[in-house]
Amino acid sequence: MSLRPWDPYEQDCPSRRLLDRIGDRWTVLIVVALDPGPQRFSALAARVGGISQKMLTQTLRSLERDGFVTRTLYPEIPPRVEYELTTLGRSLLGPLRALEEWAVENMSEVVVHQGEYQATH
Amino acid sequence: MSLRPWDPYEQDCPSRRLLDRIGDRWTVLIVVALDPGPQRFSALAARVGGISQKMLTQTLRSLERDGFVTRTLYPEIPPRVEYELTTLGRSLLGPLRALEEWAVENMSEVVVHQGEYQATH
DNA sequence: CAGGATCCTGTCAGATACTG
DNA sequence: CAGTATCTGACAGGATCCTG
Repeated sequence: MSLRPWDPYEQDCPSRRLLDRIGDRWTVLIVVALDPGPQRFSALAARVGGISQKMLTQTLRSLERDGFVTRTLYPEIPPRVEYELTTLGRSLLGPLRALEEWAVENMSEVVVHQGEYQATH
Repeated sequence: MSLRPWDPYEQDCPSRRLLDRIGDRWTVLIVVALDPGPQRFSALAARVGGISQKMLTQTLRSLERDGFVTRTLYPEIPPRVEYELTTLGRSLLGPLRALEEWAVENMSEVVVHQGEYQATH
């Protein structure tokens, strides 16, 4: 029973791999934070509020490894490091913005449902 | 420094709340699995390969709580339960399909980058 | 400044057994 | 069939201290 060449029901399909890759708390937020342009480590930490230094480093490393982000070290004193989206990384912004728009338009309704559910359970 | 009414840099914005809600391993996969129409518990378990019964139950409960899914119990013997996307749930399919298309088109490139990174580090 | 290393903790998530 | 309950290991992720 094969439906499409890459059906999300298959465990090893692109959709699953993407979810495994960006389906964590921080990756998406960092990609969006890099939208306006290159950012320094400390600037990113400030934009993505609530992230620990460790998680920021870790997530940036895997984003770099997967080709979403480039890391540029300027050997000055004190050292400066800038992170920037690659073409691949920027291409992901489109779908992410669609999700963002959905959130802005619909998340209030989710809260309403949560309240109703609370009332009846 | 307020940029837009709901900036993802803010910790309490719709985007963050959505990510907190669907940013786990299973939620998105279950929503997509419900795309074709109402599904029974066991059918869902089969489609979403690799999910444990516990996680399926848990994720369905929160999807129901948030108004993405309805749960209908048919008091037969043996009992039958069907899960179906609500209008809200179906509205999420659009943005998700955009992500799916991105994955199909670009995930192979991610794998290439992973290989290159491995080679240089 | 941008992290590396270490320790510590909660939560996620699987396995198993039981029930209406 | 479609769950619930309980136990358990694994790991995500925070706090803290240290360095080129």
